[in-house]
Amino acid sequence: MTRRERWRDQTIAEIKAIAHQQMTASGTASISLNAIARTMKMSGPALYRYFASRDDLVTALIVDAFKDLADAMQAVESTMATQSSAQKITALCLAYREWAVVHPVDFQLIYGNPIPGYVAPAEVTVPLARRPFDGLVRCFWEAYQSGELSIPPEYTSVPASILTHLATWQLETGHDLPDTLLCLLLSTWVRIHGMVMLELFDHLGRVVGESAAFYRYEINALLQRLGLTVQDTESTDTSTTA
Amino acid sequence: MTRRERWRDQTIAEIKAIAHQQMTASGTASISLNAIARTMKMSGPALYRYFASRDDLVTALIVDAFKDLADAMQAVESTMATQSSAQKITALCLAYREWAVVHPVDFQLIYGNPIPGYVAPAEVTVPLARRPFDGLVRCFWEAYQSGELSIPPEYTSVPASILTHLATWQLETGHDLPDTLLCLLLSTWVRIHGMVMLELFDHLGRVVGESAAFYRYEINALLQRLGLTVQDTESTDTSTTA
DNA sequence: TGTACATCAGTGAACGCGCGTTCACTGATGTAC
DNA sequence: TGTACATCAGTGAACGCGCGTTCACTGATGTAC
Repeated sequence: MTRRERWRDQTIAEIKAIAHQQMTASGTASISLNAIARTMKMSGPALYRYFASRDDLVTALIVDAFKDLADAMQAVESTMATQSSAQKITALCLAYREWAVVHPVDFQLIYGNPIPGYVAPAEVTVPLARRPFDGLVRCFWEAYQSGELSIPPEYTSVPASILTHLATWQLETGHDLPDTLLCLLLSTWVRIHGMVMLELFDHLGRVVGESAAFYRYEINALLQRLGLTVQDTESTDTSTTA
Repeated sequence: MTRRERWRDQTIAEIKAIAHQQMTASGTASISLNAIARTMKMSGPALYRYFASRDDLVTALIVDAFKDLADAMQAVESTMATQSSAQKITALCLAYREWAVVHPVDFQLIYGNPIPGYVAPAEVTVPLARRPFDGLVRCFWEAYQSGELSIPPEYTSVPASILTHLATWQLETGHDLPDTLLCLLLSTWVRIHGMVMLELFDHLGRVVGESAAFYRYEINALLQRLGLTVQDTESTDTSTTA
């Protein structure tokens, strides 16, 4: 790797970093090559040495975001290797929010409003979008097989119209979970995602104050319902009400 | 009301309608007075007779959206007046999604990424944001009082840090529900909101195919867990799995 | 180790476009007598 | 019913700004002999 190549990588990193600053300041829709160049004290066209177009930069940022989220989730999973399934699942759910809170802009980039005029290349984006949840799939399956996780009665029957789609999805992704378990997983995702979305856009905190506390509370309730209990966590600062 | 005033109201309505088209075409961030004027075959500055600035128009659109959602929810509630609490709650949850699916842009405007450079006037926006859920609050309270709704064990204790905030919120809004019930309500909101968000941005359909079916399924499970059962709905096209 | 050439990074000017907003103005619609 | 005046709707030019992108170019960094 030559001096020039090292410099090149460094410049790309700097461009992305400034893009992040810019998005943090004025939203995902406002990524602008010219503005980035200006804060780098370079001319606008210079950036075309690094990205063929603005949309290419956006795609790169999206790819990075998905990878970063997936890495964060996987890192948590591996540090928890020796723990119980319940603790792993809790940790993974917390990691999802944690990442979103630390990287709100990336979260918006991935899961929020699409950027006007930009269309993500599906062949790049779709497979990446799955990676963050591989760990959760593994943990659910593990907990199910060991008998720790029991599927609650309200989830034992799955609508026929969903079943067929779930089947094709399982084929495509190479998974083979019971459909009810997969539904539970989706339900879990929906719940943590809903909280994160409401928290990020400041709708949740208005009511509960500390969104993080509510988040832990909700995950606790969720796992408890699946027969998975977690003790000795910081989330046990609960007090009973009348 | 003079001829001129009628015309004026009509023009305002047209401006908003075109703003919607524009947002549908290229995102909430792309509302532009000049572009609206162009498709109305008027000059740009003409619109300043109707809105003092672009941000004023955005605010008006947000206000309309909140009101429209609230009206839709309330309309459903009143048609269901004679039905059971369970059916009312189901209907309200379905109405939330329905409105979002029919008005995706308004939903993004309210609950999605903020528009770059625009700051919503909190004194207008915050009280409005509560209205859509008044009906749900009423129904939960009704079901709780009548004993139909029973709070599941995983929700019987609420973290202390949340409790205090819930209390001040109840004071501000003039509600007086048990905290556990309020938490259940929030949990419900989080779940339907999560599904809608994932559906709107095309993350849910990729897995379950028909998001609507999954939505009904999830609401069913949710209500069942609260002891509320709904029979004879179209959502009972379920088939059991092994 | 030095020289000749190819590759790459970055510049500055230019194109065409759109934006929000202000301003002085023309004409039409309403109102008061 | 007609006239005089005030109010309002809309225009066109202008300001200053920023955008993505192309193009011909200068200089520096690497490579091959």
